[in-house]
Amino acid sequence: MNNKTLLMECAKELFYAKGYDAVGVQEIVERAGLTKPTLYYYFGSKIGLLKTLLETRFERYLFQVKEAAEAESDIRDTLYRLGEISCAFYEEDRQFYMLMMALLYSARENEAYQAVRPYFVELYESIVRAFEREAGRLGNMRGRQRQFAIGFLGTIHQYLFLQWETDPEENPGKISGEQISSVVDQFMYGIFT
Amino acid sequence: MNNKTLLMECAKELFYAKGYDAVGVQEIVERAGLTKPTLYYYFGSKIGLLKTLLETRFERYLFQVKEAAEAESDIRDTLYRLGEISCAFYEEDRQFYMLMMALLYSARENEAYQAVRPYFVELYESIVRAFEREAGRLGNMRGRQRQFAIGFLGTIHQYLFLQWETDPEENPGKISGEQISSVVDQFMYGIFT
DNA sequence: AGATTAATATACCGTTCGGTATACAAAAAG
DNA sequence: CTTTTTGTATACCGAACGGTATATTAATCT
Repeated sequence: MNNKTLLMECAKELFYAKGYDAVGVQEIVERAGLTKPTLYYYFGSKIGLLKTLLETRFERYLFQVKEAAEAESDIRDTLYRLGEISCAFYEEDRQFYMLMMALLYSARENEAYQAVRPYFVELYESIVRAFEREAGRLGNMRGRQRQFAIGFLGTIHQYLFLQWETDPEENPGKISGEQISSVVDQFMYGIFT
Repeated sequence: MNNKTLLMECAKELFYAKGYDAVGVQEIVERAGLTKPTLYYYFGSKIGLLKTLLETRFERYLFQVKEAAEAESDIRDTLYRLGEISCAFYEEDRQFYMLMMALLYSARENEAYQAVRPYFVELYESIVRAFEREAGRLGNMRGRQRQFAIGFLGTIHQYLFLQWETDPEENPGKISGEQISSVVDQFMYGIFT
């Protein structure tokens, strides 16, 4: 692993464990066995490091989500696919997933929140569009597509958070397709009745 | 408002807006028009201020939750009552509610997280007990009471978060009993099928 | 009235913060 | 074989951090 990647990895671990604001630049470079100018050489600033981390880790997930959300398939299939992608993203690096969520729920004025926000806005908007297409076919959503998008994302996250709490550090059990189906069904029951 | 209360109010606003770590003691006392030794006189430390804030604001909510969770009524009624109490708590001070949630989702090693944790553990455990009593009557929960408790709390929060996003700053619409019912029903459908 | 306590301020402590000027080594390019 | 570029380190910056020693004012008690 090169030093740039190493710095991002160390930063991720510390940001996850202690929170973005509570971690000093000094602490990151010490964990990596490097010095501050090296970090500033690659990232320019502490927030630049976080932004690069988001870019390299979140963008692929976002791409997959957009692909699934824009597919012209049945809403249930679309939601199932979105659940699948999100679980895979969680399983790939649970620390990173939990870091994203912590940042998402942090204060609006915080610069770390402002760094993650655009990604979640994009995520959310592509899911809104999926519901809008569905409304075009069924026409009974009463303009609640935005609420459904937040609700769906929230349901998935709630499920993964529960996984996380249940299964804290040791070897995580793979989430089955059956489990994803049941989460999607539960959500759809709440929406379409 | 006395200076002690004033300091807590200013701290709450700042913690909500910028996050616990990002707010300096200096900033809090400046907003209150006071000086640092006054804050240290009342609270001993920055974390002491947060703890006092939690004590004075969270404890009443927690008491109501315990009362409702321990009532010997039907599980649906219990959950409805819990939903009602939580919505009231949210409506009483939405900033404080969102601050609690941000702290709950923040990093485990963070001292602010460790300050809120005991309250949420208690909250969660009293709800677990409610499900356990229900299992004693129905006997079909397969030891998933803890999951149901997190799931229920998560569902309520998801709903309130959605309210918050929909209705950001202006005069908030009161949440109706009908809305609470539908959230509880949605949750119960997911559980008891 | 005098003594005591509660509440607040001035001015400072050492530490850590994010960030940088400068130098130097290694590697790539000419 | 120079020259340039890339990567890394030493040593430092001013500002802000959480916290405190001490003094002073205002209220309470005896």
